[in-house]
Amino acid sequence: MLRISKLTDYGIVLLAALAERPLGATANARELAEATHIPFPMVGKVLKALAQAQLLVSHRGAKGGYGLARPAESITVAEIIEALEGPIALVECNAGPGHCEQEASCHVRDPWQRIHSTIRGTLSHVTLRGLVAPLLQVERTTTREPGAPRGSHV
Amino acid sequence: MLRISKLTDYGIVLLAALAERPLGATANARELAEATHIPFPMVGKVLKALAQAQLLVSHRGAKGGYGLARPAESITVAEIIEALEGPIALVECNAGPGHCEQEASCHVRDPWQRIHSTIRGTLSHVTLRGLVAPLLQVERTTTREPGAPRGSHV
DNA sequence: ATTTACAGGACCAGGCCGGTCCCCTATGTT
DNA sequence: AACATAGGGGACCGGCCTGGTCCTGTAAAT
Repeated sequence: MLRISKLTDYGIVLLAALAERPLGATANARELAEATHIPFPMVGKVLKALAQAQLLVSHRGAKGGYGLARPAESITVAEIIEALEGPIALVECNAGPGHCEQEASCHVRDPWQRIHSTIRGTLSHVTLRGLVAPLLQVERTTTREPGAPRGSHV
Repeated sequence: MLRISKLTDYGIVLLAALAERPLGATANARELAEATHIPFPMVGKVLKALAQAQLLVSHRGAKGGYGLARPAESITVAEIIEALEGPIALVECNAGPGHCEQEASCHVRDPWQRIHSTIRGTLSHVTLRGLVAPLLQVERTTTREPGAPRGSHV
């Protein structure tokens, strides 16, 4: 069904929850679990991964917690997905050469690559800020088309 | 990794193989298996599913086989994906209401819906013909986005 | 020193995915 | 009519990945 994993889903919700708070604010795993209704152990797992990917900074010890490593407007959905489930690759071969032993005989490799970059482009133009402030919309990415966000490219 | 299933991957390759043949041509599962190097039993499985989804028409009996149900230019990648793995839904709630019990409290539902329709739009504008005739390209899709999508590393 | 809270694991059940096989039915061919 | 071919519709199975929990160690604040 072309799904992102639940881990990633959680990650986005958690990051969004952090992005909603005042600039530079931090929160610990427990608070975030309560705010988002995501089971606490899962929250820990996801936040750890996001910290490893340097999207979050962590503070250990009492009064510790997590904060965004960068402003919300510079964190993209593509980055979040890649942090939590590896490179975006609709088909194996999108992840790089040598993944498919039929590269030579495959006739649809190139078109896939284009589809792949289009989608990746879409995801890398949506920022955490854009997710959190739906009122601002995504103006910058759709400036040439003030109407509904139809993907009328192509 | 935001992957489509291998079944779907196979489906696209198989449909492309058929689309390369002269208009209205048919081919049986064995021929297609040889042409695409996909294991024969898998080919059967995939073609059956595509026929059920009415993307292919099948002819039973000796000299039977499969043919495209519609011209290649009217079959889209989105349709193929949906035929083989159900509705495209990056996150559960994209598939319709009632999938997530946190709909009310979720703050990122709407933005996801927009991302979802953008991606679905992309996939539904790429046709089988477009896959098979890479020389024609889809020029108009890339006119405003020169070069690789600037995103992040990896 | 004690408590808080992250780091880094291991661990586990369940489900889906990729793949194979079998029997039935429809259609040409002889 | 009989046979061969080829699709239809399943069942079936192993393995991996996903979703989820838990435990121990370590850093920081009081």
